[in-house]
Amino acid sequence: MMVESASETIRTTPSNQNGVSSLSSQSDGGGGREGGSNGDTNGEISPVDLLHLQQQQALQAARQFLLQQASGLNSPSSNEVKQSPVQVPVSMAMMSPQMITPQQMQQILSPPQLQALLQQQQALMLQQVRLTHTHSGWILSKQIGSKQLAFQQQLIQMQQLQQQHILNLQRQGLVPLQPTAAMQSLQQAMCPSDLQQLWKEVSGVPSSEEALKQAEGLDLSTNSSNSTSAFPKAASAHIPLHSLPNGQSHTPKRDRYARLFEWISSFTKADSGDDHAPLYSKGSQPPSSHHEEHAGSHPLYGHGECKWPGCEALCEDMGQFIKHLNNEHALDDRSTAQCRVQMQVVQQLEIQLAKESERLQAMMTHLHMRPSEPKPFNQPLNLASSGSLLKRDSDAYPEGLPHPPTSAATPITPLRQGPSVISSSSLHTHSHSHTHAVGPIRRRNSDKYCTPIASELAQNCEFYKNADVRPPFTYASLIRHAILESPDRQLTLNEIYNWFTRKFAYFRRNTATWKNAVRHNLSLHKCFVRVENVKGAVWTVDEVEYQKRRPPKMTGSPTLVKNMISGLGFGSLNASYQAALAESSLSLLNSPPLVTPPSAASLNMLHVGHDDVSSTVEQVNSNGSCSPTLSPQQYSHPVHVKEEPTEVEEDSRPVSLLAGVTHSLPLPSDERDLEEDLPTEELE
DNA sequence: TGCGATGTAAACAGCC
DNA sequence: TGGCTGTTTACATCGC
Repeated sequence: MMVESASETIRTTPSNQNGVSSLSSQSDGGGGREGGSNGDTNGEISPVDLLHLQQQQALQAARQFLLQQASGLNSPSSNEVKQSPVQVPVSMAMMSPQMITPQQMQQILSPPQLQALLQQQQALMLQQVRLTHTHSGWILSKQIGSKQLAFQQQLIQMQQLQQQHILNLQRQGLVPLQPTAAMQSLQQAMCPSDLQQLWKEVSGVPSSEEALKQAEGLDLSTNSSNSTSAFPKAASAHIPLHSLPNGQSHTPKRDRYARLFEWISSFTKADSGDDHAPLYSKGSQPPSSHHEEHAGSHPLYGHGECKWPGCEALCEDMGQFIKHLNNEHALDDRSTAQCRVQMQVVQQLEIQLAKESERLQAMMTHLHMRPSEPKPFNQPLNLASSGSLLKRDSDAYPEGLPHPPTSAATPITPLRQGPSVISSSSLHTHSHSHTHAVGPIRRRNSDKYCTPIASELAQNCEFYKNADVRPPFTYASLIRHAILESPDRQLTLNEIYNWFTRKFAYFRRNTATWKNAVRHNLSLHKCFVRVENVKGAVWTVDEVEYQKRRPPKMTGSPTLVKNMISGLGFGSLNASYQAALAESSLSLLNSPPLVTPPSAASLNMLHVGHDDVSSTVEQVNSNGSCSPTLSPQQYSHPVHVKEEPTEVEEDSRPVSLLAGVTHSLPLPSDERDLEEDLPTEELE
């Protein structure tokens, strides 16, 4: 909904956001009209100017609301907004007030925003009216009538637009066709007639409706009935006739206030399910009650000011604030009306929040995430897995793309998760975007022990091709995979480059960096063997050397081994892979009496997969003839050009130890499956 | 805390 | 001469 991020906002000068004059000057900037309602004392303010003023105020309120939305729901209080420089979304700030028609405003603002806009307009108007009362003779009563007219016109127009917007949403199925009782009540509560009354009582200025009608020919009652026709009037007729809990005696008018307030309270309780009234932190006492207000803090009091909407009265201490609260915000029409408006704003925000939450849920569901799964935030990171190329989460997903539906993320998660599931902790870590731009962030384990790079790439091939997402594999794994994927199991450096760029959108940028890393890895790791042939120099993979890379420390501790196994998350393996495993000689590992020396193939298997399971897959495939991949021996080219000849000590890993581990771990069947992929060469 | 693995950056040399 | 290729070193970060 937000059109601009906070970083894209511009910061207006304080003089530019503080009220009418600056707005007028803003609006006049293009037209060159000077003076006007610039706050100068020369000249009267015409109704046209006032109407113009209202439009500017609406725009300003919209800007402020958008700003508040951009900065989260805990928006600052109105006075804070006034005191701090206002950050205005660029797109909004660039718009001259005259450029925004009500229809455009409707398009820009969502119904809750429109509602909040209404409230802010009211607050602004309240301040203005107070200003007119304190600055005697500044505005004549006739001008007040004009302003009132403009205000009413705009409120009516805004409300009509909002209702149209709601109806449009209803037609599009975006909001329920049947508004909730709360919404009906709110709509009813904000009908123009109520707003008229609200204006009358809030401003304390007698309504000059007749004069308004004379001047503008506006029949507010007609507008009222039209504008509210979509929502049946019911609320006012259903205000419960209860007395206040404190047994206060009321004049008839006072009684009406009490009933209204009672209705508000009951509405809030019924609708939100909460047991606290909106204006009181704990109790539900009406404003006249003091019992709660000496608790030292008050939600309506902060920074020495009254936080009542539209009120910025300075109160030195809590006592003074309590006095102010009881005097200025006692139970009357104005307070109840403001309460209603505030309630409406909260309600709309809650609705908006619910919608956004639902959208988030749908997005995460679509991305195979589990947003609702409770999980402590300090769980081991499972997305940016070990040895991955992820510098950091934010860097891994620079365009705000979702986490890839990688199965590589899941295996090391202690909680068993299904395939292609990204836990909420992943999201959490994703939200931990670091500010600095360099520095690798790696998570061990996934790449070395759990990441089936072949199946991962097979499953999410299109994802990595199109999304600018860094693959969760090491350069070494990717290089190896690229080489093994080639028909001849050998690639030139340029072909490796091409494979990277072809397979991963991420590697289509920052070429110097990752190419350097590729070269670095090729040179660094003994498993990559440079072979001179007719094509020039090609790179091959010495699988034995590759698998000799440091495996996990799993010596001795069955608990550790079991944890590792349980963390592998076998669900990340696809069905074909599991089937291949089941059919492969690795099934020997599942045989309890594994005491006989494994075959050569089995031995090879035992060295497989500490870096990624793809090697296992490929070797399994080689045995299971699922794909024309080669055994490690076949991978290992006999031509070792590197200066340091690989000391391929014939693998003398004691298989009995593996058997011992197997025996010592009465694993569930699915976890026994996992064990097949475990590196076993250092189980001693 | 130390160590190994990994990523990044950079310098350098050789070759085309 | 510039770019590519390959090697090496240094440093930072992470997980164990």
